[in-house]
Amino acid sequence: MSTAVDDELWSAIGDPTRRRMLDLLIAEGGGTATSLGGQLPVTRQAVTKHLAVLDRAGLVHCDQVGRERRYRVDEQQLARAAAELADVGAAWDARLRRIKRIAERIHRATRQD
Amino acid sequence: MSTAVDDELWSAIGDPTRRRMLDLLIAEGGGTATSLGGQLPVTRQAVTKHLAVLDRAGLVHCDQVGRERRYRVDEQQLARAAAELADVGAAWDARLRRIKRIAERIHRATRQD
DNA sequence: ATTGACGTGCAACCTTTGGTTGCATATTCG
DNA sequence: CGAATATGCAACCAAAGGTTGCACGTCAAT
Repeated sequence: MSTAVDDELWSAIGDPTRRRMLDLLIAEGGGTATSLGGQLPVTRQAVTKHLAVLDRAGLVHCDQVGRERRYRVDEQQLARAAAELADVGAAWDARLRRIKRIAERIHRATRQD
Repeated sequence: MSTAVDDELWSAIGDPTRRRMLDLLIAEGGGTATSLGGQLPVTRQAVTKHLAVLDRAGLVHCDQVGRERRYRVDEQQLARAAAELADVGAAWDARLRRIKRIAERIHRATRQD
């Protein structure tokens, strides 16, 4: 079972600041460390580090435009991440549901009055 | 939109060790710091700290049984977490899909030959 | 072309968090 | 009682998220 989600991806999207960054990059179709820093409660330098993490995880790419380093999300990769995220939720849900069903069956079998 | 997921819950399930602990607790219907430590690549003390985090997030509860502190997952809460997890994935997917659609429409409108 | 403003990168430093070892304490069982 | 077991607590360590300060390219306007 082991969730099939590689931990690098999880640790990338596990951070709340990074999730907000992804949201902003999606909403605005890209951005720079400075532009993101202006919309987040952290400094530009912190944003830079997060962008590096997202880049290593393959969730964003950047290209130099003059003095700017413009980042954009890799839609393919983020879609994959979203799918795996949903999978984990679904897996937990399924296991809980199955346990509940078994518990009910035992309950019915036990009170055989 | 802001994902509706409170960050305490995310940071709780964002950690790979804690996810494995939840899996084990589900699979075995509960466990102790010692029993979990025996099945994980970390020490009992580390497990204890993780259990405290999960407890604060409301994902597990424990009751003292003799010298044991037996933990079990709160199925209601974990189900809620699973649902919200799936929601985030779905939200990203929807936004990406919408962006793609808009991009295609612009593309069609632009090459008006 | 020079100057000033802007976007970045880099280094030092702090705090939190995940993890460890070591030891003390309480409880169960033979 | 005494040994084994389950836990709690404290000190300590490394990595991650965050900050400040500074140096360096690049753009733009006089």
